[in-house]
Amino acid sequence: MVASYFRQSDVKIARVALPTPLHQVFDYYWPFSQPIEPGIRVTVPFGRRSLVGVVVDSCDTPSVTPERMRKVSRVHDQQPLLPPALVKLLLWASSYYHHPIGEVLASALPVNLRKGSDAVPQQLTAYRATDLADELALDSLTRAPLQHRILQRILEIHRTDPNGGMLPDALKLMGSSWRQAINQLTKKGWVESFDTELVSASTPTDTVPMLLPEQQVAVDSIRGSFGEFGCFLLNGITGSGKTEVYLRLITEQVAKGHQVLVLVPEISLTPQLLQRFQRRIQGVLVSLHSALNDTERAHYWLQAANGTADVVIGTRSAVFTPMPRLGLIVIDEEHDGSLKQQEGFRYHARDLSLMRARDCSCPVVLGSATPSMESLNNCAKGRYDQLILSQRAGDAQSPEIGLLDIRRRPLTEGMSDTLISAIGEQLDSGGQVLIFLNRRGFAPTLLCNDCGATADCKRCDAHMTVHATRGVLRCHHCGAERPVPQGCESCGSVRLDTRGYGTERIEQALQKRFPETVIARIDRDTTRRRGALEKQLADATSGISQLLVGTQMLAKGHHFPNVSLVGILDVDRGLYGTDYRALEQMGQLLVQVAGRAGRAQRRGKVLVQTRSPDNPLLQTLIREGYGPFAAEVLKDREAAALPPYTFVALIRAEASSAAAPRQFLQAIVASVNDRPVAGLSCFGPVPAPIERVSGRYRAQLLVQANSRSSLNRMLSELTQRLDQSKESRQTRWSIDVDPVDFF
DNA sequence: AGCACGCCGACT
DNA sequence: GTCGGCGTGCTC
Repeated sequence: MVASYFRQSDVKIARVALPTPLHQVFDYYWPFSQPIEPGIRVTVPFGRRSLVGVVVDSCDTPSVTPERMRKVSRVHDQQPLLPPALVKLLLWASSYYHHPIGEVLASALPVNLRKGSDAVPQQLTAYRATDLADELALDSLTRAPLQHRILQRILEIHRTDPNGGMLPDALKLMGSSWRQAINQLTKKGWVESFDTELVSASTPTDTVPMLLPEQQVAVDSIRGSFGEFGCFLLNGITGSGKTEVYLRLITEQVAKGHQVLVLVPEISLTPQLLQRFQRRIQGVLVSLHSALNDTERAHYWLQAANGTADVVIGTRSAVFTPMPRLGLIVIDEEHDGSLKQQEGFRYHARDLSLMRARDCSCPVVLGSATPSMESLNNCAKGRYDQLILSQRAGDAQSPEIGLLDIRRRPLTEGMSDTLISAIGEQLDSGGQVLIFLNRRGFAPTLLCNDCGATADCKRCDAHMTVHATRGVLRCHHCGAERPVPQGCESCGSVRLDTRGYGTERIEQALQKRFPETVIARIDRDTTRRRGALEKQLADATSGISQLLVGTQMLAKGHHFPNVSLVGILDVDRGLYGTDYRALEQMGQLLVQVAGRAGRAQRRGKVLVQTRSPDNPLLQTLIREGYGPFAAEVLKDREAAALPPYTFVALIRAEASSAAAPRQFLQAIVASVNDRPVAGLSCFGPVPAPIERVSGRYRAQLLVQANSRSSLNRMLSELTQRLDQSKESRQTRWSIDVDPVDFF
């Protein structure tokens, strides 16, 4: 055939994204008969090494001279591992967040697959009940609580599905020494292991509760959008039954053969939540959480990708899981900051899920009791539909919130007498008390009474936090540790004092005041060990711990049915925060913490200690609730030309000298000023709130624009220029589009 | 980011 | 005399 002689497509060129920090793709000859398809993984020679990358495109004319081109050395997939729509989404994300394309593609794949392993689910070892296991066996385990919990769960599974078993990742969530417990149970002959490739489908056992009228309206509205794109903000107060709305919608879509993606904050992805889903959903449910190892992660990811899994419930990164029959996306706690990745590829899972839903024509449900300003604004602009759940399910009443003015009041270990006596009253009457303080450790500072010197971190511009139980000073920024010194490190005086309060100190003070009470402290320090958080939460739920002292962790999604009093110790820091998001976060936190109170029969009480009881925003929040508070915050944002009314990006720079990052950012400002863009301005550079961390100096520059497109254009030009220039050698830089944190 | 090349100080 | 410090350049 003559035609084929002319056909350019005889020379096949694949455009490959490679895991390097370069904002570009690389072209390679394709010496195979298999067609070039986006989403296929390949191994290619790159410089002196060989890398696994992902094909994003094919082309006829290479972007470099043909002599420089090399050949793809190996193809890993017959079929695209990432479906075309997902590749498209990732390319878009790379250009939106201005993050190198190869790293974006890599972050969408589980580690094993990123390294080139076969895209076939591996067999996993699971555990199931034997015929010998029964209620009697269970009763004999009173002295081995973990074994008891595990056997109970395994029996429960056995009842619904005789072939079903428990996989290591589910066991891991039950307690850190699960392997020991399983070995014991195996030895006793009650449990046996088997290899499996399939996760068994769960069968619903829970009865389906009646919906409240508002829930019914929500379900009906969202159902009306099945099969087309739509975004719904499910704005429901704590206890109003948002999860029930999700469950109805999920059940319905799964029954119709669709897959559903559910994103939740890391902290709320607990065995309790998974079990609640399992007890209601008829189908295969997999979860992608941080306790998975690489094999397990790849396994579940592939089961979602090949359509075996009907429901994927995961954290942020699960937004990239391929799901061929995706019919609904649910984002729970959509205001939660953990949906935004805080390093490297700084994407927002909520925003990406919207793009995804648009691509595959399915609705997105954003649920929260305290919606983000962005989402509320999108509702006001008519881009999202707002569905309000204002009634609490059951007889629970909303708590009574009181402000405790602590100006000129004697405080005992940071707590007012009123608060302490309220705690005492509640404990006496059998109630459970929750004390919230957003600072872990014993005290944030160690101060010398003679020379005034503080114990500071050697590598960071920060005080060391005193951790009394372990007898160490710890830097919360770089993790450095040293023993608490006997004398002052600068003058030798032994008159050292701790300043300020952390959860450890509050716990100790309360234990001293209420010696009979069982206190649990829940913060990153006490829950670091795998399974520790689960145990603490179990003790709190069952009522073993009567008094809970903790940080943010306490505020997020766990219910403690017995809590009748919540004390919040340090609300003021949010009122005078350094960045514009601090206020929004304070409001969300306060409402979330308050939501922990009074979920059962008795009306709960919330006491908030403050030195600014007259602050109008705090007043609005307390008296009128989150909605009016958010309206005020939005008004302020609009007046100050801040997001969501403008669009911002933060450019961070970091180097081993203090001057380099500032000069680097100053040069960017100068280049912007050279060719001014209407409606685009730079604020800074300024040193980061903590300038030196781990011995490196950091500075940042805020770029603000009144249109998304002008911001995006400016950042595109910038990345292109910086990629080539060598000033980016010594200074490490990164771009954070729509930042949520400013340090 | 890797990885190599390249040119100057303290070691067997 | 070499081992190795990290500056600079390149990756289809």
